[in-house]
Amino acid sequence: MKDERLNRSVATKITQLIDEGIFPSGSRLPGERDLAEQFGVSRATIREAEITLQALGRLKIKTGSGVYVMKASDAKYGGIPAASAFELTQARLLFESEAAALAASVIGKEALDHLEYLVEKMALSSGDEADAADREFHLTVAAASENTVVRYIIETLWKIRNESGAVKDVYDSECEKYTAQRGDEHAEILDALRKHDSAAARTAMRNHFGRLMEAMLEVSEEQTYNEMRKKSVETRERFLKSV
Amino acid sequence: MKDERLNRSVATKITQLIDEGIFPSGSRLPGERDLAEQFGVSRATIREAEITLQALGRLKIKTGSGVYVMKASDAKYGGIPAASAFELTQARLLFESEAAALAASVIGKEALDHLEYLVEKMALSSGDEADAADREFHLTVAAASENTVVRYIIETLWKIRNESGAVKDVYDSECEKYTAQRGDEHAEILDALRKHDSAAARTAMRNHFGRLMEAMLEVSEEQTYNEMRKKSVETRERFLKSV
DNA sequence: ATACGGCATTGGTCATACCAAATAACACGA
DNA sequence: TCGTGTTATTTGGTATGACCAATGCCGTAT
Repeated sequence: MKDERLNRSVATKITQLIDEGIFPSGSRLPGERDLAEQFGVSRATIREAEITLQALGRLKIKTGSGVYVMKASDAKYGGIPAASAFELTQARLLFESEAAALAASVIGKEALDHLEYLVEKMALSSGDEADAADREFHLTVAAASENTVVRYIIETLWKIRNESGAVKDVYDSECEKYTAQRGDEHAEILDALRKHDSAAARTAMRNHFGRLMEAMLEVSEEQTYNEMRKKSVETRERFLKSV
Repeated sequence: MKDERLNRSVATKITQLIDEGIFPSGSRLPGERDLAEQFGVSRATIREAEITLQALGRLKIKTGSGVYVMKASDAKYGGIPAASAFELTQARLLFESEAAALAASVIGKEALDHLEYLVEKMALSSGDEADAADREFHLTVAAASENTVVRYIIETLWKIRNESGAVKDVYDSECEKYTAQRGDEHAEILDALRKHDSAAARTAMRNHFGRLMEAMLEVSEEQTYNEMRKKSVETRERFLKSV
């Protein structure tokens, strides 16, 4: 540990204690005053260390209550916003459609061939492999726009998907079901790009995400239904218990 | 900004100053003692805010020297790519137009009032002040979309502008000349949003950036005059084809 | 012109005090 | 007995003020 600054070394020490299980995930660690005494440093230093770890997503500081070890599942990515699957899909619908429209006017043979290969690959594979091909398909379209910023933004959108555990789960469950349909939609997009038809490419991409959103809404309704059902069962049990 | 903890709100304020270009990338910001006085808080609070931003990769603290704004290229996830002013403007044209269209359907009175205030402010002020109002106008529209991801993307686009010296220069020189026109364009956008007319909002925003791109291309042509003129025309065709 | 050394600046740490939020403890009334 | 509202304690949040250590500037001496 060659951390010169004390607050740094304290931060790494606390990190070690967490990793070693001394401070279990979700548990509350000693108060700042206690820790200061144990580590033999001032309370200010302890605070700075804890604040660092909070910014890194390892700790959660609750005013008046204490500081807790962040559960791994809740880990948040620095700078990436907490987004729902709906929000992300809506944003992708808007932005990727425009990216596709832009790409249609300038896309070259090389990119088109690669997209064709990816569409085939998606049809023949499944699971993670198909997912990777899907991702590459969209990124290839974005790259074909020949606009660095556009490509960067689309990449960022994908990053948001992967960094958000909740969003990823929803997407995964959706993709499983509609594999065939997804293939058709990608083929449609590819066709429009081949014809250098911007309007058609935009429409095809919008349809692609539009259908995904509808599917998600259905699931949402299903979940709502299940929750209501569960709640009614609970109510019923409570009622029976009191009788 | 409803960060209840002071150190948090200070951190976000500093972040804003960085994003707005007041603390340029790579520059050194005032000493902790000065900042404490400026913000009207204690030095400890300033330290905690700076430590947070350091952990997030936005600042670099050097003992005995000062604290510096982290260059974007050193940022965590793949740095902002070298983008030209053309690319950025084109991306903004595509994406901000869609954001405006989305916002039109759900924008509320509060946001509309704020936008009106900003349009007036832009008309009455100039230079940095007008620039800040311009930025806030676009970010307010994005926020009005009520989609976290959309807002985040628009913010990212603005960040790219500030972190790319070349792009910033081009924009500044353009904005100087077309102050009046810019006001009209913003007013048009605001009108469309008031009527909750998505299509009109999209069109108004596209015109806004479309005119900006043409202005930039004109300057580009002037500058490169003879030989580069041909290339300029090609670029122009390529960028405007999709519009 | 260069190398050395002192000095001002700036971050790093400590100690103490007080405030506000969250929580635990307790006394009270239905 | 069971809430329930009040009080006391714990815990984080902020403010001061002091001193240390690294850095960088600048004037001096070689």
